[in-house]
Amino acid sequence: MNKRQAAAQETKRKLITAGLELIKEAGFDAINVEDITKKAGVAKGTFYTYFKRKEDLVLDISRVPFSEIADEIKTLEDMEITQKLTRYFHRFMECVESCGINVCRQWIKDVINPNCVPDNKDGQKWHYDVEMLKGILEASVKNGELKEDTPIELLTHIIISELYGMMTCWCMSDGRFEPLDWTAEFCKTQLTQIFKPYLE
Amino acid sequence: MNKRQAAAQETKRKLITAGLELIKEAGFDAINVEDITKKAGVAKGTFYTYFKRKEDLVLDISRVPFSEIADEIKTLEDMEITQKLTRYFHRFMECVESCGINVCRQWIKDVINPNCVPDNKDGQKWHYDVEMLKGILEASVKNGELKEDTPIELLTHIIISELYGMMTCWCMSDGRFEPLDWTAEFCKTQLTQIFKPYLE
Amino acid sequence: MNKRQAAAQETKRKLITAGLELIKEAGFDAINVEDITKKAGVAKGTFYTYFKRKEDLVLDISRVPFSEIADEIKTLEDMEITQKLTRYFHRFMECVESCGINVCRQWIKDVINPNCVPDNKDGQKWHYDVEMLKGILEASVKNGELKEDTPIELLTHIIISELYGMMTCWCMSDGRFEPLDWTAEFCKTQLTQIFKPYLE
Amino acid sequence: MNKRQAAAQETKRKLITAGLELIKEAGFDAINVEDITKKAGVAKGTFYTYFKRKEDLVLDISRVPFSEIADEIKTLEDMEITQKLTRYFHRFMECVESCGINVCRQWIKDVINPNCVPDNKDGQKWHYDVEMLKGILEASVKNGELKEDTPIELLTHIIISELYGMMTCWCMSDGRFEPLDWTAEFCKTQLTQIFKPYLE
DNA sequence: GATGAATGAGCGTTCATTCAT
DNA sequence: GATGAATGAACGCTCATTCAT
Repeated sequence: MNKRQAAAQETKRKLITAGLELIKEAGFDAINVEDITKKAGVAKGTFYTYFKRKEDLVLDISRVPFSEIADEIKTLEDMEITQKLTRYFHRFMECVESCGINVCRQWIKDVINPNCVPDNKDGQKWHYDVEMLKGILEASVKNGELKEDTPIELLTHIIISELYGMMTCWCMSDGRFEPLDWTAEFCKTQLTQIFKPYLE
Repeated sequence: MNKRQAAAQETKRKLITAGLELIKEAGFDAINVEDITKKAGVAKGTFYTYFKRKEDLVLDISRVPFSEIADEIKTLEDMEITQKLTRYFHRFMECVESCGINVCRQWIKDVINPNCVPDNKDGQKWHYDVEMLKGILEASVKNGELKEDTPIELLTHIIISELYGMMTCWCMSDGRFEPLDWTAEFCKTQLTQIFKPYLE
Repeated sequence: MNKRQAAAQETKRKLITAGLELIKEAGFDAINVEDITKKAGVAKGTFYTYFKRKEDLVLDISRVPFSEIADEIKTLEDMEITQKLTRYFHRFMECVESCGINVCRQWIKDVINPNCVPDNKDGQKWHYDVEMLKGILEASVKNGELKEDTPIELLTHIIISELYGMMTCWCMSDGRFEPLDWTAEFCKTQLTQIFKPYLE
Repeated sequence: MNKRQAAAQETKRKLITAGLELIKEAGFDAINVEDITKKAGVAKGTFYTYFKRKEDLVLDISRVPFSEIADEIKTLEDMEITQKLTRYFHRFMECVESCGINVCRQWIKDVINPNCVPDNKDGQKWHYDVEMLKGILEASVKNGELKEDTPIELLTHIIISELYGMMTCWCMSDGRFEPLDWTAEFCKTQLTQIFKPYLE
């Protein structure tokens, strides 16, 4: 990476940091692109060097922390699948909480409106979450822990839906209910039952 | 009711019908107040005789069908609570489906932003849902089916959260997953367990 | 006056009282016709039984108190003209103050925009003020105190302009400067000089 | 100043010129932002690059001509204070007249409603006028022409009030009375008297 | 005379996005 | 890659006034 690339990366990082802070405080709809660039100390137009649309920022906010979860889960090769997923749920909700309720609200708005942004299907957080979870399940099939005929697609959607249901409830309650507690409860009582039929 | 009142009621009905149809087709954000009034065949300003804000229409769309559910449940006095609730869940989701996915999206957007509209807390669909469900549970406490110390508030929120979680998933899947199937599954596997501790 | 006329007069009185109170509190632009009718306890449309335009209310607010001034001055036949006018200035400004700064603001807005309301020239407070003052001066010409060739029109305008200048200053200062003090000062130092050339 | 800055300045100038002409013809309330931008040959939104509110244009219309008065008065160091002020009054009213009666009406409307626009106190023409006049009086105190204990604040307000009173009268008369004549008369008969007590 | 539902013109303002420099 | 002036579409909402009842 040369100097210019490094500077560019730094500019993007500043935009994401500034955007995250502002959305946390005020919510996505309440801020505008200029607020973000001002806070980041760059010109308004610079935003569009790094993001095609204002909405795209929200996706990028989650990219780094959530990709770290995927990396971490990959290192847990020997752990059994329900434990892995319990770990995944916990880390996922930790990330959600640390990004803040207003960012979470925006993710939900994005996710309940598939196709609302043309050519952007692949750009939704949901898509990444699905792919990441699929990867985890597929690995378990590969290493023989789960049966070959495990309905990965279906299970993935059930689990992701549960996660987004929890996120919705968190937003609905305006942060009064603890998503981490709910998550732990769900993993303890439901996860084993869901996977029982597919364990080798 | 005299002639003028009847005409007024009819005007409001036309606005709700027109609004519902347009939201179903295009989504709440994609239409404007003038679209609605044009379709209803009244002047733009007439909308504001019946609704304080554009958003308020969405609440009113659900008022009639959902209040009918409440009425129906009240007639099922002798039915036991989990059966009553199974019926409630089914009818609730039927209503949600019949209102359409775009209306549902708007309800969710409203509900994940508590307090975003000042003085509107009582105006949210969620509030009505909570009150309705509380009424059902309280009736069961009164007729002795549920224990006196049943945590009604808590149970209400758990159940409503589940319903809204399902609604979120329905929107996320863009209508591909059947909410009525999920509902049935939930009632069969979870509802009895949730209420077991509080049955007399 | 029959019953119906009495009721009508009472309705108008209620509207004027309600309007005056609301304008005093919030200012003319900040209130609407419905605010007034609600406070008066009548229907919105009733306002237009008594006033052709919202603006006309402002004129009527001043009609009674200011006509009382004219009546009072007429009784002071033997008083000399500068004393009469000193009395008039004092009572005029007392009225202005008692109507409140927001009503005064509206009078000024009306008066600096002649012809802005079609066919309404005769409806402005200013017009009444001019006529009233002219009447006082003409009486003094008649009873021989002022010369026959006194430029009544000109003097009237000079005096009215001074009064409205004071009103403007009162509004500008947001009520901090005392119009009655200014008035007294003006009468003491200027009035005699202005009329000296025309005294018989 | 580079090319872009020059172009921006030119755009603002076009907006002010277009706005001034339109207000002169029709009055501030009778025109809208789009009228102004169309006449200036720019897009509607461009107006808001240079003015936070429609009202702010009115202030800017007066900024250049009135600041030139201040500059001119500063060059008259050796002139005595009443002469300086006579010059100031004359030039001030010349500016007022050249801006036109409709612009003047708007200044008065602004000035009789202090605090009606939040955080805009410093944005009113009146504020600038007060500051400018204060500067003139303070200079005269410094160079010893006026006594140290001259009540600058009070005198400033008296004089400004007189100016705005004249402006009000001009608008009231719909331009029939000559403000410059009145001004000359006032300076001749009153100004010396007002300042006599404070001359060294 | 009273009512209140219906009207519909009217507009300021925001802001995501573009693009010439 | 950075800038920031220019764009222009988009729209909710108010409210004075009318008029059939």
